[in-house]
Amino acid sequence: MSVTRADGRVERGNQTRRLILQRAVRIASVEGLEGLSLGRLANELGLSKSGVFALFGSKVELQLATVRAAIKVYTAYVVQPARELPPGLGQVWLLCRNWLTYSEQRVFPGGCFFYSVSAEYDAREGKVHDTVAGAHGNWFTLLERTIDEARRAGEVGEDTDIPQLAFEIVALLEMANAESVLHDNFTCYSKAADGILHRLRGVATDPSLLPLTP
Amino acid sequence: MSVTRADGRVERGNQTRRLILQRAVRIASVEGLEGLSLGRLANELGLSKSGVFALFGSKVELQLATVRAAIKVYTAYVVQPARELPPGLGQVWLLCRNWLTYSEQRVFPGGCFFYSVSAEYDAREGKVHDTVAGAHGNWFTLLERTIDEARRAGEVGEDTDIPQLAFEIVALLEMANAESVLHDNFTCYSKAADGILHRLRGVATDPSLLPLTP
DNA sequence: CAGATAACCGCACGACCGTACGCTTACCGT
DNA sequence: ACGGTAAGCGTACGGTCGTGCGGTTATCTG
Repeated sequence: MSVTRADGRVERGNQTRRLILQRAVRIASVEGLEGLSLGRLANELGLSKSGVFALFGSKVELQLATVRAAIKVYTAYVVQPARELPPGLGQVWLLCRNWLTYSEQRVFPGGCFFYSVSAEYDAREGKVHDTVAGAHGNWFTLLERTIDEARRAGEVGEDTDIPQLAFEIVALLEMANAESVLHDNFTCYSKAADGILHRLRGVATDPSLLPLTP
Repeated sequence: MSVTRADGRVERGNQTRRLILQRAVRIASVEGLEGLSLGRLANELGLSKSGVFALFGSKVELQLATVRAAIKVYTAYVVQPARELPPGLGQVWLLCRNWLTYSEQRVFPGGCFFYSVSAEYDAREGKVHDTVAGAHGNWFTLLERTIDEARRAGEVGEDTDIPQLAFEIVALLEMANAESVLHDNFTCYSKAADGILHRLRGVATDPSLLPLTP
């Protein structure tokens, strides 16, 4: 019965796991979670296949850990920076801008990680589907809550249909990602930004709270 | 040097190819074009793996044929019925309604075939990517042309930004598909229809051309 | 110090993958 | 009627997959 101290062994394991997951999220954003393979990961990182396997216990656990790792990256790039703003339309808009930048800058080489793996697992069953669907739902909920806080701050009309607005915003965000990755065409990001700004101005109590151009 | 007549052998081959592709598009809409395998297809249809292979020549050719088969289905369900209407906002709206129905009725069990395989191949290179991207581009172009014809018919404002409008419509369509498949929740179809109708009313010279409710 | 524990490796397994080749069978054009 | 051709099967190949097991090494616990 002792405090779990910094363990050289365990810590080394965690570091290797991080190294593997760093590569795994990049692979999965391009080739999907099914495109991951223990052998490939081991080869590319100079490890043994059995070593990689042992660190995660099974292929499914590796996939789940990969999704969790991607959530952390997503949170750090998109969600966290927006927390530093007070509730309001500015916060909503920053969330959207962060998302577009996160996609456009290819934080993951295949564009948004969750766009890729959601489409891959949407019609399947099992823990991977559930985890991916949960992450997607959490993002949606966060956006709705942020809009609702802007409403309570008086910057969004009281009669606004928030689920509808969130639906349309996410649609534009994901469409920009999809188009840009599929056709290597980055003009869609300003299309999405234009569309979102237009929608936000439509519900703003004071449209001057929003920038004139994306 | 003769007219290619109805050939019993060739015709039998075509029929088997159709049988295989019918199954292939269903599998691919759920598990992706990489989820297709010659052995699985052969097993499920009571054929031999080498027979299936011979009918297509290679895995990639099977995948390309699968995409072409899906295009035919898509055209028959979404595009063709709208051709029977004259150019105008009604035609644009019917195209959208057909798309939503095609997704909602699960013409393909995994929802829209092209949503699945576009996300799967968007960040890859090769003939499959090019074919998928081409199909997606054709759909986009068709929608833009249909809107432009409505504009020339005087039903859409002259100053309408058609690429922007098409972008937003497709975003809403695909978002409805994505949400409904991922979360088994069909309320998103009316969200998409609402959003599209709202956009169309915004550009219509005579909003009464459009229905009040989806 | 002794013993447990975890990282990591090498090796082997059964299954499935795409592809190749040769075979039989049935239909085709001439 | 005959030679060519395509459908479709059986078998085999080399490769990769996820997983299991035993062993070595380094670290932590008591």
